[in-house]
Amino acid sequence: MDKLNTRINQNDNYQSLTDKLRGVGLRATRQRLDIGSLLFSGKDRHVTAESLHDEGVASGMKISLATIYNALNQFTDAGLLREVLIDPSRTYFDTNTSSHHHFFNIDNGQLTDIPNEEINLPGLPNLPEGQIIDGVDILIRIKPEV
Amino acid sequence: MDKLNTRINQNDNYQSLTDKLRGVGLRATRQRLDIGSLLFSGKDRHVTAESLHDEGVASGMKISLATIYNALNQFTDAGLLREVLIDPSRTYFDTNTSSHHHFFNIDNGQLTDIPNEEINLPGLPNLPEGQIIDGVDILIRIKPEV
DNA sequence: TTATTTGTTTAGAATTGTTCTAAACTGTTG
DNA sequence: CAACAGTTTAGAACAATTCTAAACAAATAA
Repeated sequence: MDKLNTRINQNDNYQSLTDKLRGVGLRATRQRLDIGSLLFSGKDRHVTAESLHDEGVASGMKISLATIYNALNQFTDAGLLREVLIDPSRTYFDTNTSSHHHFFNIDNGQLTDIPNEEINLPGLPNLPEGQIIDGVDILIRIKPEV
Repeated sequence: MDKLNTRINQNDNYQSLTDKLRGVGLRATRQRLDIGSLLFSGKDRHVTAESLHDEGVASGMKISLATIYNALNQFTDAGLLREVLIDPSRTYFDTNTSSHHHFFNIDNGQLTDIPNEEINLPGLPNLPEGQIIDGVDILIRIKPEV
């Protein structure tokens, strides 16, 4: 009980997470499993490195901010997360990597998904010569009425 | 010819720029006029604080980076510019404040406008209760074919 | 015009988000 | 279990941006 109990009470084992990490060529370290357990447990999430670090620390995980940054970037490179552009001063990550878009509430900073079937771009514009689409991001900024 | 010649050879006077600045409640200082002359001389532009500073210095303007930041933010607040979200590590400003969207070439970082008539969102998604739209940003990331 | 007030510019310091470094550590493989 | 390669970490370094407060310039009053 010296080191083991730094791990939060996590009854379910991390087996599926372990598989997920291995599947993208990452070692299943304690830290990555802890981070993964916060990110990939059901509901989709939008996080920043800081918010995730705060959350991990609050729930008893022993993990450095640098590791959070590393993991978020590695997960993103591996396709487990994607970046969302909303605020030039901070990087947001989204656990929903499928094609979808966002509402950004400029009043409180809250970011929510737009269900994919609720939005569509019918007919994309002509692309510059020799270029192809890498991806499309639609951000709808919203605010409280009046 | 002590101080006057720090101003670049700018034959046309800055009258319309002066009006533009006064119109939004900003004093028409030499620095703001110089910056404005780079930004608002015809074609639409996408700049960062650094790129604009480099450009100004290269064309002989005496202006600090802090002033560029101040001016870009003031111009944006005044509606003369708008921010474009493309890169979480840098803020881009666009002189085209009308409703339009962008191509971002992920290969070389180049940002170009999508003519407004070439793109449209037919039927916006249902907004969260009590919220209204502040704006819509569409960014199409492109890259060289193969 | 000059004097006064108020807004602006600036260098440099400070702040913030993020990445880097290099040493300690841990997962994996043989 | 040994050995290696990958990972974590504290703290330093970095880059973009904002802040500070003193010098300065535009607007206004006199």
